[in-house]
Amino acid sequence: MKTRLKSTADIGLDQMLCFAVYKAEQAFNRVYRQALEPLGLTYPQFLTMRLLWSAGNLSVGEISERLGLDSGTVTPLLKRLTLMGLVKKARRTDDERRVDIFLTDEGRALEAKSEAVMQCIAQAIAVDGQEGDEMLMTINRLTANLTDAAER
Amino acid sequence: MKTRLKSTADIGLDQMLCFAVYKAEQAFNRVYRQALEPLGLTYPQFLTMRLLWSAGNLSVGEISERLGLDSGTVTPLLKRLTLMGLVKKARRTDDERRVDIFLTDEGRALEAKSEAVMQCIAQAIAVDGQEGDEMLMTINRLTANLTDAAER
DNA sequence: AAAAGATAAATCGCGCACAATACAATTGCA
DNA sequence: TGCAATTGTATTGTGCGCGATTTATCTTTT
Repeated sequence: MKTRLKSTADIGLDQMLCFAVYKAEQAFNRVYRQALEPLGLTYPQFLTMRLLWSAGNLSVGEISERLGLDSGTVTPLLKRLTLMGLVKKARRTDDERRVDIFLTDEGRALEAKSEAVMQCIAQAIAVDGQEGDEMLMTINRLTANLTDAAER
Repeated sequence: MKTRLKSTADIGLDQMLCFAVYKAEQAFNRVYRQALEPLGLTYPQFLTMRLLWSAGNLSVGEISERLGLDSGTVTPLLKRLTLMGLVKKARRTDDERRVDIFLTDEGRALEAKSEAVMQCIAQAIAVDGQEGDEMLMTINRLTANLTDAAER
């Protein structure tokens, strides 16, 4: 039988890079869901908290930008963190459009528990540092390409 | 100054593999959003249609399983595809618990437009086949590790 | 100094994702 | 045969994510 050129129509989901990333993201979500259960945080909430722990107070816009999220996503997320008593909002006095997000004592205290989470994740990833760094670069390059393409 | 051991607390978001995957998934979503606009499909809807195009009729459960999604996600998604007239549901006669999903003529016809989408995505990914395959394997291994860890 | 434009955050509507639950059909087993 | 456990799908509630719009504040222009 004649071998015909493979058209993109023949590519199954499992050969698609996008689907691999889709599943990887699902997998991270599931692992984090378990690991974060004792902290009472979701995965995006945890990312936000890590940002605040390492960078200190940030405005809503800075948080949006660093997480790559829209204000329509971040605003309600921060509202929930506020309700949990982990952060506080305060309008900036020199520019009243901006709203700064501060960690409360309780929010700062939660960082102690995050070490265990990170260990748990590192173990779940189960690749050594060297290889992990390579993965990181590879995936970042992919992201950069896609972002580039989306912007034209 | 003394160099101290790097604790996981010091790792910024940008050094975290999970965040890289998070952003890659965001990026794919944005590229697909643009590419799929002419088809009137979302990214998960497109994945579902590709599944049906290549595998033929499947039950709700089979679709859930292959996409790695819950019935609480898939059921409303299929309801929307049904409303668009792309698929039809039919209870299986030999086991009335099952619901088979069929492509309509319109649904089958839509495949013609999918080729352009795939080309567009391939171009956005911007890595050659060889390297893409390596990425695929790398990411799949990561996913396997995570899934493994989540299951114990 | 007033009008026009730009920017920051919040709000709304829609769709995805999952846990928990409900319910009906089927299977297994005593 | 009869009834309990299992299986397949749907429903509900909560949270994430984005586009579009709104409101308030700040900046620029004139």
